[in-house]
Amino acid sequence: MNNRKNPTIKDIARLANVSTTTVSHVLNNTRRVSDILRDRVQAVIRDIEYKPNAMARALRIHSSKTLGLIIPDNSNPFFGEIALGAEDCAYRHGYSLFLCNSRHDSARELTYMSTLSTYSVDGIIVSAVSGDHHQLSEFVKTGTPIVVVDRKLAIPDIDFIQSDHIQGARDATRHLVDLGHRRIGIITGPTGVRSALDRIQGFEEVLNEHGIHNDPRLTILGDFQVESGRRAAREIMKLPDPPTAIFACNDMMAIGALQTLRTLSYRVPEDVSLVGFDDIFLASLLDPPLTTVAQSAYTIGEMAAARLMERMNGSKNPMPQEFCLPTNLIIRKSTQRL
Amino acid sequence: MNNRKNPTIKDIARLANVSTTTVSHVLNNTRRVSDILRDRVQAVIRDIEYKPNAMARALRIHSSKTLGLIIPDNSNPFFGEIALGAEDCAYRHGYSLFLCNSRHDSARELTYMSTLSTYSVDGIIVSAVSGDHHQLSEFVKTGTPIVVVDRKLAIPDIDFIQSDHIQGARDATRHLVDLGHRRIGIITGPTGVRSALDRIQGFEEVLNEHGIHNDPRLTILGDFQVESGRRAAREIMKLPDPPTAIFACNDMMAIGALQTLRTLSYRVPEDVSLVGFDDIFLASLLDPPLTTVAQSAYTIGEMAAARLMERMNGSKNPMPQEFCLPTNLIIRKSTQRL
DNA sequence: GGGGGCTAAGCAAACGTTTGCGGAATCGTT
DNA sequence: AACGATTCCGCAAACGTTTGCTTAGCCCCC
Repeated sequence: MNNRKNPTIKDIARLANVSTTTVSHVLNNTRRVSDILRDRVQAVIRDIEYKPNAMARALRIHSSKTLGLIIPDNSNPFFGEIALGAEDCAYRHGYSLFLCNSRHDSARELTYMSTLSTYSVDGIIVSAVSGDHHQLSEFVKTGTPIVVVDRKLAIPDIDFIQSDHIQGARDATRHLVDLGHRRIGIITGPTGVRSALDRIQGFEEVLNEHGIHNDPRLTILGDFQVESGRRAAREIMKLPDPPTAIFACNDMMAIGALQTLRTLSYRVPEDVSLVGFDDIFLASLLDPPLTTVAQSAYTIGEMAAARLMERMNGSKNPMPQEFCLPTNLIIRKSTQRL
Repeated sequence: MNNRKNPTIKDIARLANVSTTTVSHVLNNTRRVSDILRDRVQAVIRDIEYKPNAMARALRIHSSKTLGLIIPDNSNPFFGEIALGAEDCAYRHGYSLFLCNSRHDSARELTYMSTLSTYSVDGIIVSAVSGDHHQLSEFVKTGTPIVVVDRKLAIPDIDFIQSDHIQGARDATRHLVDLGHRRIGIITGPTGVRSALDRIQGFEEVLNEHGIHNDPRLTILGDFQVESGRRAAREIMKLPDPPTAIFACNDMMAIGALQTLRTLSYRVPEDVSLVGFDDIFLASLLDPPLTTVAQSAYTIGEMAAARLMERMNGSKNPMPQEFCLPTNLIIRKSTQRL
């Protein structure tokens, strides 16, 4: 194994017969250097295939050109998209991204926060599972920019980005109402998750606005998993007067509901209309293709990273904000006029 | 903003009234230090919430405790799983992971290789899009361990991990044969992709072994996308004597095929059996649930990271190897006896 | 009592950059 | 001719660790 060490700035200096100072300055062009020397230096750099040492640089200037991304699980399509968006944006700005999956384990999450601070990342994007804000507060104290996505934390003065769940749920519900449905069931997400609650709220708002009675027997508690969708649909269709439409608070549960509806020989959308939330990849591939409200996880990730750039580069340090990204109702074939 | 700087090893030394040497040694316990001093030091460390500076450490010891992962796109479930597996393993070993999406862009891929070397990562996992091996060769010359996954490269002496595509395709095909099918269509992946070719090979092997005529009109070229599955199915069922079973070389195309089969009012599996490849998440959610051969992308990622650990920690530097992970035929409802 | 062996701990250099400070040369102005 | 202004560049000190080398003290044994 040819274990030669990488050439350093000193090697360049020696070969080009200049000082390391000059080399550094032509590398970052941070001050004028005569054409003569600049050319000499650049020639050498090309010759020996010089690669700067990011560690040394980071050590010196207290900035590593890296970002940390803490999410529960990148194999979840939603978070995968966020990761993709964040990474794209980071790449465009010359930053690299640490991928940290907390696996819904708050201990692991904390470990990662600590690790990231160890690597002195320049910014952090986090969708936190834990309610422990101590570590995060530490970060904001050290001045490291943070933006939290999707899962709001009770930390004051921190950037937050999420989809407009309320509006999305409103759109979905209004769509059903516009189609003439009056008896509409809802399969909710887990209580305690903010976004889940928001979706319920949007749903109820529209019902109220149209003076539609919100029959409590028509709201079934789910947990965002397929199985709960199956169970909920079974439960809800067992009612003496079952709904003519169902709003599943995410696509996973919509899929589950779709499956039991079919086994119960209800046709979708002829007998009951079904609308989901998220527009996950397979929504369009179902039979029938699912009407759903799309949220752009990619954009969330991208905006989060962009926001970090803003806070880092911009000398101005703007007030922390909350961003609410618009959702997009996508009408496919799982809903129809009553 | 309380922009206090992080405490350093020197601060600890001062407060505990010892040398930085001692502090360093109790931190890494790399040599004996008396209980007295050790306690003093540890007390101070706890007190001031010391976080070591990974950059400085990396600079000094030429090892950053980081890994690089270069994949085309982490939002592709297959690569997402690889990322998850790799990250899990890295985490267990105290390593952090740089997520690098090449987005199928070989220039971006090269940029990332360069960047990673800049960060002096201790190892690299790569599923390369480009055929340019120069950069990678550079790495192996510097002694940085590399393992390539899924997409084999023409670099000698390099670790390589993939699923046993041939065996998987054999299993799928044999399953169909065992069910009595003799006229079996295949929707292939893109030519030029090794794994796609392997799957075709496995398919043909089994056909030959059973003396089944391999009618060239029954193999349709696809590109691993849903749409090509639709098109291929349309094409193949248009034949005067259409197949009784179809092997789609991945699940995406199987889904497409399923859709057109349905619109052409062929029932699956009564009229035609269908088997896919990959066992992506939604395979089990389709109607009917798809028989498919599962490959464990998670395991690939995990093994890759584990292999890196092995090469890094183990003083022994074993010969580069090729690993072939077993696949797993998952029989669901999309296939039945002829 | 002198010296060998052992333990515990510190000094200071090194890792590869960036950058404040200052020096030398050149130029322009009076 | 003198002198300030300007341009170009180098010296060396940081940044926060790790670690080879050294030293101080102590015990033990001949």
